Amino acid sequence: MSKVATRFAPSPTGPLHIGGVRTALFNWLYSKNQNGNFFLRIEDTDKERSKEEYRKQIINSLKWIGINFDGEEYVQSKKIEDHIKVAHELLKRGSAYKCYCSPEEIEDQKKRAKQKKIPYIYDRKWRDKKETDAPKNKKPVIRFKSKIDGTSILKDLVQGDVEIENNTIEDFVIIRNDGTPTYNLSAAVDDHQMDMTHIIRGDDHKINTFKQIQIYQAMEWELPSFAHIPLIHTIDGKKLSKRDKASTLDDYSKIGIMPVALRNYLLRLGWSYKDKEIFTLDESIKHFNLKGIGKSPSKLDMSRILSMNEHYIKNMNENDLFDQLIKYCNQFKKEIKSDKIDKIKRSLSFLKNKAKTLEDIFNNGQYIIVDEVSFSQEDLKLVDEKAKKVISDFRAQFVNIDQPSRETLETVINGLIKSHDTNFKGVGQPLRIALTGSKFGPGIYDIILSLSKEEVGKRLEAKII
RNA sequence: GGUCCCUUCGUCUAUCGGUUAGGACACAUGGUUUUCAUCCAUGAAAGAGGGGUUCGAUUCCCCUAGGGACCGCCA
Repeated sequence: MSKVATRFAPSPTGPLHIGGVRTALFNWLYSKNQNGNFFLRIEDTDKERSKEEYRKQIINSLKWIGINFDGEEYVQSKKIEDHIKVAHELLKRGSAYKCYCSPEEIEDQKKRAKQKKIPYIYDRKWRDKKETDAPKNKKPVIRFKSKIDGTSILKDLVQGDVEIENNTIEDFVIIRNDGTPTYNLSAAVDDHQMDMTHIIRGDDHKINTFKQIQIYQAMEWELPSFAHIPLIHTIDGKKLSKRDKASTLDDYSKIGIMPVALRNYLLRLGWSYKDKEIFTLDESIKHFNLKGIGKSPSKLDMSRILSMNEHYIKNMNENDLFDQLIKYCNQFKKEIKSDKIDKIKRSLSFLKNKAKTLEDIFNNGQYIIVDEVSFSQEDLKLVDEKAKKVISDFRAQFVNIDQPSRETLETVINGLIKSHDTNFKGVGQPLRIALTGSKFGPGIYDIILSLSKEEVGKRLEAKII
C-alpha cells in the first residue's frame, strides 16, 4: 500500500473561508495521522478571476492556523500541457470527442429546457459524428464520452455507497474552444500525477467525483479513495460562501480569536472523538480519522468559537498568550509603548480573566495603555463630593507608601472605609473610576499595583477631583 | 424540475438493538465575590412523522415531510 497522500486544492479567486480551512485541516490531519503527506495545489486555471493576492492570502491563512504543506506548492496552471496531453489521449482512446456546438446554441437549449421544466443535459449531438462532418471555421470543445447505461457506485469513505444513474452525467467539456482544460480534467490529471491516495473534499464536489472517476477509468489509472465531507452552513442553513460575513479567517483573527482555538473549533465541527472537546495538536493528529466525520451539515456557532477561545486564553501558558497578544495588537490595534508592555505582561493574569478574545484583553488593559484617562459623563456622576474626598484622602496616604503592596493598600483602604463610614464599594468605586475611567474593571488592588506609583498619584489628582 | 445527500436538546455532538438518551456551548436560577467578570452548584432542553423487522428500536429497512448540495466552455 502506497504512502497516504492528501491535498487541499483551493482556487485563488477569493479569500479562503473557514469551510475551506476545515477541509484543509481534515486533509492535513488525516495525512499526518497516517504518516503520510499533505500537499497544497493552487487551482489557478481561471485566469480571469485568479489573483495573486488571494494566493498569498490562502497560504497565509493556512500558515496562521498551523497547517503546513509538504514540499513545494503545486501550481495547476503550470501543468496545463499535461492536461491537454491527456485530453488528446482520451480522444485517441475514443473516450472523448470534439463537439462543434457553439456556446450560444448550448445556452439556447438550456433556456428551453428550463422553460419546459425538464432537466437539461447536453444532447450528445457530436458524440458519434464523423470528423468529416466538422464545420471548417468553428473551434470545437472536447467533451468526455460519459457512460450512458447502467449505474455507478462511489464507495465514499464518509457517506458510504452512493449510487447514481450514469445517464444523469452529461458529456462534460474537458477542453474549451480556446484549447484550455477545464476543472474536471485538470483535477483528475493532477490528482493522478501527484499520486493522491485520498481525496477529501466538500460534499458539493460529489458530482465532479463521478466525472473524474470516469477519466481515471478511461486512462486506466489506479483510483484514489474519496471522502465527501458535509458542508458548513450559515446560521440560516445555507452553504457558507466567501461573501458571508464572518466567513474568512481574517474576520476571526481581527477580533482576537487565536489560531489554536479556531483550529480546535473547526476540528470538532462535523467531527468527533467520543466526548472529547479540547484537543492539543498532537491529540488531534493522534485521534483524527474519517470514521468520526458526521454525515450531516453543521452550522457555524459564534458563541462556541468565542468560548473555545476563552478556554485557551485561560488555560494556555501565559508567556505564549502574551506573545499572541502583542502580535495581535501590533497587527490590528496600535502598537503598545514599551514602558506599558511590561505592565501589561505583569497584569495579564487578571486582565485575561474576563476576556473571550485578545481584543477583550486589549480593552481590559486600556487603562494601562492610555496616557490620559477619559471619563464618561455617566461615570463622573458617580463621583460626588463624598467620593472626591475619599479619593483625595486615599491619595494623601498613598503617596507616603514606599512600596505599595496588597497588604499596605488593604490597610489604607480599610482605614478609609472606617473613617468615611462607608463600605468597600464606597471607596473602591471612586478609585476605580479615577484610575481607569470606568466603574467596571479588575479588582482595585490589581489596578493600583499594575500602574506605577507615579502614575497612580498623577491620575488621582486629575481633573475630576 | 432532475439527480444525490442529510434529519438526536437552540447549537456542536455521544450512543457500534436493551441507557433514567450522555457531554460541551448557549440559556435560566442559586451560591462565592470588591464593581463587571470568573468560579461552583442546580435546572430546563432532543430521537421529524408514519409504517415495518425484532422479545425489544434513536440505532436496521421502507414511505412521507422538511432541509441541503449539484445541475457552467467556474473551480
